[in-house]
Amino acid sequence: MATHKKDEFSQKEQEMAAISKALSHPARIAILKALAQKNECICGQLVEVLPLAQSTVSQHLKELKSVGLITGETDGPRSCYCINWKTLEKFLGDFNFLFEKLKSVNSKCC
Amino acid sequence: MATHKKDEFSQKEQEMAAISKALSHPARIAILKALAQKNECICGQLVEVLPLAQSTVSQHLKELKSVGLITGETDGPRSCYCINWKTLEKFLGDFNFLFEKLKSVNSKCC
DNA sequence: ACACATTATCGTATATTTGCGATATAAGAT
DNA sequence: ATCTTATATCGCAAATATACGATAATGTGT
Repeated sequence: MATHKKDEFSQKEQEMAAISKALSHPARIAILKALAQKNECICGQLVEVLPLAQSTVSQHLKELKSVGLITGETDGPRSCYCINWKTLEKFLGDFNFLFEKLKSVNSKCC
Repeated sequence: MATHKKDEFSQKEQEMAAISKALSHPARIAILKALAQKNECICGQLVEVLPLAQSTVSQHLKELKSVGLITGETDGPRSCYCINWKTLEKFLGDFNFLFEKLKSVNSKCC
């Protein structure tokens, strides 16, 4: 039975997993890449870059937004999405912290 | 129709997504954390730390291993898992590279 | 007010993930 | 050889994710 046990893990573990999950699809990586390269809000045009239907892209954007990896506003027929640098930095920082100890002594292992 | 379109993305995008996916479950984060803290091979004992059945833990280990985040050997009733620092470093490096540009000019955005 | 263009949401089919118990496997101990 | 112990694999049920078309929502222009 797949009663998910995610709640039995620590807050931080869940958080890191949630952000990783948002990053776990090539389309979402591609979206972030596009946003990073443009280095400014993308107002549309995302659908044309991706090999996916508009509704699917919208879903992916929603997921990225829900974990705070991007910010986005829609103003009628216009949209403005851009990377939330703060979340990304925190995420990378969490990983670096997690493996800090390992980094310094990474020879003890097999 | 959920015919997955992952193949239509670049190699790098798929690779980053695959590793993110491996990290997208709190149990797997917890496993990496345990391995990092011990800073050496863990020969068993992982099941006792996690709120999951043995078979489930084994599956999670398999997933981490399949993307190269950990290395593992089983020798009869004994196992030896440890973090593959190389993969982890590459992963974090890929992200840093992806957002390098953004990092330097992250004020242009909303 | 009306049509237009762009984005979001809903409904739904299919695929994948999660979790466990049961069973298999494999080395060490008696 | 048999028993014990630790790990892996199989089979299945339930939950999630993926993708799309259809439709709704929301400003803009006429």
